Amino acid sequence: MSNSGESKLTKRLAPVAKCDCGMALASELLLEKWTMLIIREAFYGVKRFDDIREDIGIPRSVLTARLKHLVENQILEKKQYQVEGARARPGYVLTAKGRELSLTIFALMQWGDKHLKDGQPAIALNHRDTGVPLKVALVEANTNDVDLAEIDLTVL
Amino acid sequence: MSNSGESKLTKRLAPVAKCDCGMALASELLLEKWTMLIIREAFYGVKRFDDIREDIGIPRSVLTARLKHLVENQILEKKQYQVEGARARPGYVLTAKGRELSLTIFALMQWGDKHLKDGQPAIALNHRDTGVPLKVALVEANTNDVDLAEIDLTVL
DNA sequence: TTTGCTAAGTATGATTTTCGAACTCACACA
DNA sequence: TGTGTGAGTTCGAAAATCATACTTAGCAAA
Repeated sequence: MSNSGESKLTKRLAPVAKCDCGMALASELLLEKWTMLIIREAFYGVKRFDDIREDIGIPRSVLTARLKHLVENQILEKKQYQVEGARARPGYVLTAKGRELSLTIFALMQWGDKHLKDGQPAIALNHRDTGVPLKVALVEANTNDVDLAEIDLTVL
Repeated sequence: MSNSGESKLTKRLAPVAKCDCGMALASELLLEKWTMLIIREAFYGVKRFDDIREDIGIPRSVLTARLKHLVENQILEKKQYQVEGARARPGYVLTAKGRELSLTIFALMQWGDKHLKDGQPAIALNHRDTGVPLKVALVEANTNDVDLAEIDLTVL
């Protein structure tokens, strides 16, 4: 991923500009302020309204609106959950559609860690069984990739 | 990437929540309305103010603000450019830092195409030389990935 | 040297969103 | 009956967005 200035890419692409490659739609749905952070929370397994709110510092009313929007669009699912000995509470968990945003999220983390901090990642992604470190990358389509369920996340 | 409901992941992660993995920073910088679409335009090689504006439909004053912000943060670089027989104009092009957002962008496209449209991608990514189709994926860190300069984008 | 054209911005006032603080409501437990 | 907790709702002030109109700079033909 090192390509200085004018690549063949840049030259050939101008006509592509207006084509809607699904990204404009995704952008409308996902790239409002707070939304990606909410989804990241869901990734981390944070389910509860007040926990999400405290973790990311979003105002209540905005969180309410965002959650509603994400549920309507099947990124999150609202389901009651029960912690031992506490009463049932509404919780928000990722749907399959939502879980597939992991790539986008990890790509964003990877970039942010590299360019917006010291360069050191704050979270390590490893294969759960083998321990091999993982990364998001552009590869040939038939390369076999790691399933979300096989990831081990560690805070550094 | 198929993992239904409660994975080990979800259970182990709760404590990670507040840790700042660079994504919060990235989110602040990149996930304002319009910003990713502007970067996508830059990817496509669209350099000019009015072209960007028309392609994505952003108001002038907002585009001015976003470009300024992106230049200040070294995602874009403002440089004059000259088309044969026309006069020099300011143009906006990606820096190396900006170019590395390609993964995030492609991941977003991939997701959007799959879930927000018919499922058909609107743009194909292929290796420039071999023609092999490409994808964004989570892989072992030592897997060798495809350089941006070796990509061939085709509108379908 | 004036007039006209093109493209990159600025300015501005109306509209929409966000923000934060206070309030409500349902439920459990004592 | 009262107290606490957690998930929202309400609401007015502040900030951001939007559309439209205006300005500015460079060049070229008249």
